[in-house]
Amino acid sequence: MHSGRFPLADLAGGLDLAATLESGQSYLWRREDGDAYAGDVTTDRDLDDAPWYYAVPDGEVVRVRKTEDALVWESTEDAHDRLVRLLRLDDDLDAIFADAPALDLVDDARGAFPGLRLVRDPAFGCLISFICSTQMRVERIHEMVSSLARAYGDAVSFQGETYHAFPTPDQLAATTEGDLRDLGLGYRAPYVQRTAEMVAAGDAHPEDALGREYEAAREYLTRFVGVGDKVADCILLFSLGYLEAIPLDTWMQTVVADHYPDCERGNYTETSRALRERFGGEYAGYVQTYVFHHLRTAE
DNA sequence: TTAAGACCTGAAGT
DNA sequence: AACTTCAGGTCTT
Repeated sequence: MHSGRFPLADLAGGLDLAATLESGQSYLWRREDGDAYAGDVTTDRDLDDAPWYYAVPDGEVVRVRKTEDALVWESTEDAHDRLVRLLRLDDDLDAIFADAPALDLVDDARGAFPGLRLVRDPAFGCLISFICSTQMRVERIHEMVSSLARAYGDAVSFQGETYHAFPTPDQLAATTEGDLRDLGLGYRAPYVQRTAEMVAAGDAHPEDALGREYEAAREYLTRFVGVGDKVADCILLFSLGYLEAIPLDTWMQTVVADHYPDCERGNYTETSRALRERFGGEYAGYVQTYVFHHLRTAE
């Protein structure tokens, strides 16, 4: 067993682990206690005793938990570098928001969730989980992703417990639409199966979007079945590190209508460009994530 | 190129 | 207790 810790003092801008992992940007991580993802967005402030979260990236089990003064981890291997990557621990939140535009909504959101970080999920799992996310509540998306892992992912033991990795492209490609419908995916079943088939066959891979200019990368991702502009933006932001990407969902459309009506351009691409500019360009996706969670928790 | 309709499912709201 | 609506949209026509 490997273990280690990241002193919180070393993480510029702090870390709200619960908000980061339970806010609906990542479906890689699970909370170990029974109340996991009851529906409300949690933050570290809501938790009397910090729970463990676990994930199984690349078949390695990783558990993380916050203590008074550190993020501690245990894993089947040395997970230090992996965690920096997955949880974007090297992002300097203070610097990012020092460059953010001076907007009331942004200031309020930062004040409400200091320490909220973006994640960098493995690309294939991110692709599939956001295909599953359409017209779904966050907690149900977690259930679907867990079901997929239990049904088709490799089992890995760690400290006497059995964990399941997210299925590989081959494992998902080998399923049928009927199998996935039985698992509760509904109309998303054929999207997931066919997209997995595309990746397994080597026809396309979400990481092939890397290196392209932002809008070209988004366009590339829409070749996957079940991936439109919004889901593509989620993959770019939550997996591929395009921090300027703003997933324009129903919540953000409400933000545009209520706060920045001049950004409404009648179509996704143009409205997205206008809002991206309003949110400061380079880190617009980071800003969006704060605003999104602030509004979602404001009831 | 733009615009309605359909689409699985279950929790939450009348 | 039934019935309608809605949920981080996408695909089809």
